[in-house]
Amino acid sequence: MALRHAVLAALLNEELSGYQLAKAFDVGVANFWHALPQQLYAELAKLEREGLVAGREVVQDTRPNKRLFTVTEAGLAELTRFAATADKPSFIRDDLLVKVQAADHLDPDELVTRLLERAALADAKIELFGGLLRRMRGDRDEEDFLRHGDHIGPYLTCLRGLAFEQGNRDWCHRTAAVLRERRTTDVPR
Amino acid sequence: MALRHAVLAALLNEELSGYQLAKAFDVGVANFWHALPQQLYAELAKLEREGLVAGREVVQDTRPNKRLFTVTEAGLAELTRFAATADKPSFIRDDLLVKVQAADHLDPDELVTRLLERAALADAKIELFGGLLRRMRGDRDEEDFLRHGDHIGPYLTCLRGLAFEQGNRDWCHRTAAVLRERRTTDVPR
DNA sequence: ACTCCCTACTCAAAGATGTGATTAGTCATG
DNA sequence: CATGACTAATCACATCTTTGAGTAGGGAGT
Repeated sequence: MALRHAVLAALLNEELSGYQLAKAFDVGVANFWHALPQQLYAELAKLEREGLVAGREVVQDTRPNKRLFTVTEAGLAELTRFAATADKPSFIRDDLLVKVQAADHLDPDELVTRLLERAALADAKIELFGGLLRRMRGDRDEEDFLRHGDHIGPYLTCLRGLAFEQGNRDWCHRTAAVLRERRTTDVPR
Repeated sequence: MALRHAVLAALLNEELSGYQLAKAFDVGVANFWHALPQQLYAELAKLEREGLVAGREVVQDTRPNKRLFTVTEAGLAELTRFAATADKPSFIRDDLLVKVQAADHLDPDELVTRLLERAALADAKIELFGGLLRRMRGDRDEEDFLRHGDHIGPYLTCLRGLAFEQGNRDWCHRTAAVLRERRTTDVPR
């Protein structure tokens, strides 16, 4: 039951449509949660029924009309209540790690391919997040922004996303290197 | 449909009962996937029906009998097939990050409490993983083990788990420090 | 003129995951 | 000798998440 809170948190600083929200939750702009459009539309409808968000129709002549959502008082109260609860530890859950876990029984070349694919993906995200951070802090440096700026929440979560992807990238390269090493120096099975 | 592969990967190097598997998947010994006992029993039953694992009854007089499972040829083949597929990118999905995303609208003290709780949890895992790694590599150093040792799969995934938890801990401390700073130096809302 | 992609949203269904409880015997601790 | 903790497994249910498709108009490119 945390998707609802993720949606509320995402809507706090900007008024968004379901579609825009879906974009944000898709690529990874939301480095703290991930969800597909269908879930978001459904969740928004539920939140609206419960009065935690309020939607307003925006008529557009050039594009289909859309509904923009904002968090209500009740929504903020719900988030506050949520913030006071203990949270369950977070786990990594990753196809790629499953494959590496079985590395001793699989084709190393195949794995190295996967690892490099993933490393490239991580690189792309690193650049993306770097850009986002720069945009958020404007011309200030990080220390200054974090001490005196507004909307530091998204900045802080983005920092975690960045570190995560750097961790991913480093580990992928390291692991690929290990597997390549063994392929060349070890006797074949 | 990756839980099945996680189970297969976990069973590759050791014969385990459902219960032992559940332990491994619980605390985080499995740093690559997480699942509850019910899921694992159900998945083991399915895998057995499909012939990807084989179970054998072990009669115990002092404890309830148990069934130990091993991966079959067909199971390994399935894993091999899986390894050749592209994997979806992994996302962080974390209650705590949701809360921090909303930091600008929540009580900083509450958040700092959560962050320190999480940091403590991360520390515990770091120690746990450190111990596991030491046990796995025995008296060799890491370079040597990774180049010539057996069962490096679990070692490599554990390294990722370790780095992940270190990232968690560092980010928690950093974020808590930022929030504390602002509380003391900034004007209240 | 045609096709493709973008905005904006919806429906249905399958599969994965989480919550909570239950059975039942053994072991250690106070 | 009672209480709680551990091994071993299972059941029912609720919710979350993913897969896949479909509607509908507008703009951009070939």
